[in-house]
Amino acid sequence: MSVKLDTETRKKQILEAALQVVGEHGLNGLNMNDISAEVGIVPSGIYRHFGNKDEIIKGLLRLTESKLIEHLENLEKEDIPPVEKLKSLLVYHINFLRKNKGIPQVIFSDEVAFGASERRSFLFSMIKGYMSRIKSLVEECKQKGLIQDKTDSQVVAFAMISMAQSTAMILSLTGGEKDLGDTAQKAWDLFFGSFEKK
Amino acid sequence: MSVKLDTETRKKQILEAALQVVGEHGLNGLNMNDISAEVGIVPSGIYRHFGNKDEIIKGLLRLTESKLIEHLENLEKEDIPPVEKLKSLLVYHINFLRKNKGIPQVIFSDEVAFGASERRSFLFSMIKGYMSRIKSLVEECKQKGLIQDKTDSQVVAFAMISMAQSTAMILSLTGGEKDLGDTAQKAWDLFFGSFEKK
DNA sequence: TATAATTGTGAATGTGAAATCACTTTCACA
DNA sequence: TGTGAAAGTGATTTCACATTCACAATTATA
Repeated sequence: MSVKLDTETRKKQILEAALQVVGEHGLNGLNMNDISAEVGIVPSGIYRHFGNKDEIIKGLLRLTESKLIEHLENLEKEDIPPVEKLKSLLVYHINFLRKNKGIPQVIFSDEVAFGASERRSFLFSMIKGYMSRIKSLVEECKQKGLIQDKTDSQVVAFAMISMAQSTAMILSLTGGEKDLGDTAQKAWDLFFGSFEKK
Repeated sequence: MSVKLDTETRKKQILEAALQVVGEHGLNGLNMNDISAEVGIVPSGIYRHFGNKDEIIKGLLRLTESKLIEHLENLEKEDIPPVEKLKSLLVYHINFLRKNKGIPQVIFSDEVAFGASERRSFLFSMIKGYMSRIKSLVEECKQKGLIQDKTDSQVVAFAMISMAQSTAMILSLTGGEKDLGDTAQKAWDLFFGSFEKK
């Protein structure tokens, strides 16, 4: 029998394991067997820590949210001018998704999109929150006179997320073979140039 | 007992029904029961026309491809200058996805992304084909001197598809409530302005 | 209008994965 | 070191599906 760990530790392990499985097989391919194997316990053991699979998915959403927030806070902390942050935001974001393949899978799963409405709205508010952080960054650049005044921060945030997302999609679609990171970067540079003050 | 129709007709009906179900519940939520109910036959009746569910999914991919091609050919046929086509491409594309909710679901399902490699490569070549048609349109604009010479058609095609895709995603995520079509359009206009000749 | 082929039907079976449960083992703490 | 609570286990059950099959109804055709 494997060692016994307290439920808080196990919960974290289970969620991390689940996120990894999702990164490899999609949210669809998530099953108790794989999770438990990854953790090193037996499938039924999961039920000591989560009532059912749904709770695991809920937990995945929360985990995803905290990872996204942490990710942006790291960037915010960095000691470089805000324009530079904005310029590098796309690569930064794409790299994050490359390392956390499970995250786009969770966010854009039909499991969530067509599931319980509370989950959908949680996810939606999560995306909104993420976007609003990016918008703040854009506003900061605007206030400091680094980009044009008329720049619409919502539009900028939308474009950035779209491009990052597509890149991640294509990447997972081709099993890591086709990386459109460069193309995305060129598109972002072009886009950025249209509202940057020179 | 319902009327009997030849297998060719039924196959088409079944695939159209399946695409609709997918639009409502995701590829994950696709099941023989819903399909058959939509067609007006009994679940087992489907097996007169398709060997198994997998064949239906294959059929959905082919159906998706033909709809995408038809969609672009309609635009190509229109008698307006190519820049106008390119300018309106995003709305055009988003409207198409709005009317065919099943299509993004099929394309970005983990069922396909993590499924048999032949399906993945089919899907990938489908996306490449779609992109190359858009690239041709960009090249046409370039040759006619309507946009800047240095414009990278791959980059333009990528940006367009990304934005359209995100819009469709958010739309399905919020059950049709949140429509970022306007934001996407603004982003596209901004982007377009950066390589248009004026 | 008989006949064969095709399509439709409902009941039955198969299957994979989630969930339950009685039992065992481990751990913290007295 | 003994005890109870918490965590782990494997067998079992449940369930929602896909799939099969024998039979019935319909259609094409000769």
